[in-house]
Amino acid sequence: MGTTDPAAKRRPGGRTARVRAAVHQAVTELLAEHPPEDVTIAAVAQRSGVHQATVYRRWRTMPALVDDVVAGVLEQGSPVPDTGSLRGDLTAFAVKAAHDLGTPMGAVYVRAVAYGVAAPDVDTERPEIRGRGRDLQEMLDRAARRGEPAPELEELLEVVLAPMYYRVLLTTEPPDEALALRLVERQLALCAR
Amino acid sequence: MGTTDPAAKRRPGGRTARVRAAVHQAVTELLAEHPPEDVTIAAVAQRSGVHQATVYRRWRTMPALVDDVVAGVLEQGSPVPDTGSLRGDLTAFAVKAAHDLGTPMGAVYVRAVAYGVAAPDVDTERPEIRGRGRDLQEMLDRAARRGEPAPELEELLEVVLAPMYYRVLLTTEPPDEALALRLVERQLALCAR
DNA sequence: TCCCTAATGCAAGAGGATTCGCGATAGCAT
DNA sequence: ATGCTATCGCGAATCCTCTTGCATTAGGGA
Repeated sequence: MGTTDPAAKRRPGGRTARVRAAVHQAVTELLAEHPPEDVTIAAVAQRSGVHQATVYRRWRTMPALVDDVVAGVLEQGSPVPDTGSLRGDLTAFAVKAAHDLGTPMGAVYVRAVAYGVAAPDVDTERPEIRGRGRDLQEMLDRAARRGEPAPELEELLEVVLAPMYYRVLLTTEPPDEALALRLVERQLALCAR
Repeated sequence: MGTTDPAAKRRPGGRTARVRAAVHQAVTELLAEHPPEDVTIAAVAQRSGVHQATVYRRWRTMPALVDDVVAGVLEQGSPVPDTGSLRGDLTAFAVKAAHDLGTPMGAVYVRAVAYGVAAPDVDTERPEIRGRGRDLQEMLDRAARRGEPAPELEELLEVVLAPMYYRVLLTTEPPDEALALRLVERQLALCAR
């Protein structure tokens, strides 16, 4: 047999991939143009040219679809910076994150994910996000190998990332570079103690 | 004329108040028993004994209804802790906040607020956050008057509150007392530098 | 107490959302 | 090249959410 897994008779290539790409692009465009509650499966189907039934069959619900789109975006992954110092890495990472989240599109994604967390049929594991977590852990490990005092991953998420999400989700003020720099300094102060 | 406002020919008393109370109680009970997505207007109507059409007419949508319920809860107000020390105040506040946000009702409310930032349907005033901000500022002022090193309000929001919201909105793990205590210690370490 | 009308109950129904069956298309292994 | 079958397109059927018109009930001021 050619395949190592006889149970997996899937066809991820060719047309299936094109359908997925078309649907993803439609979701992205629609989310940029309309409030999330207006982005319905019917609208996605019409915009993408893919039949409604197909969308329902493959993704089941809108939150699950958005989750898949986010996963697709994260698959391409922005490489975690490697500047040679923890301060440099953190700064690059935080500034980019603030910029991405400050984008209307980024806000929509975060809101969509937050909405999806409440939905029962979404895969809450999200290996892509965990993968991102692994990348960050990698960054911290590099710092530790250099002998720099480095925080735990959980602390980094709480100190640097959480306030950005807080701004996006609960205020009208988007995160900016000034916030990113302030959060990084706070984090460095914490692990330098 | 007896009424000071001739345009307001409302009837907030008697039956209307009973209906509102019944619906509010039904929402609270259902949110405690079922995941939020199962708490539909139809279920609320059935549980409360109030007709569906009435619920639709008065509240229009489920988020708006939840918003009204929480507004009712917050009208009763929660007292500001005053233990005599910043650590005591922060601990009391953070533990209570973690507990409240860990509640299904609290989580749903936070989601409703996050949703309401972009939704035209819900009242975007959010007096509860402003109220809470005033309470916290009061707490910090007391600490400053005692001569204790106290953080800025913004820092407190970012360091203590943001990670709790992060957990509620973006993870499946609710905030708990352990998290609250850890965040308070972190905040105290930061303003003791 | 009496009257006006806001608020509710009731039921029919419009408009979407979701599913299902079946034939057609196109990966992909041989 | 060829056959198997996963996947898709299509349209109809079904289910459900939400709205609307009308009759009835009950606040609350005179």
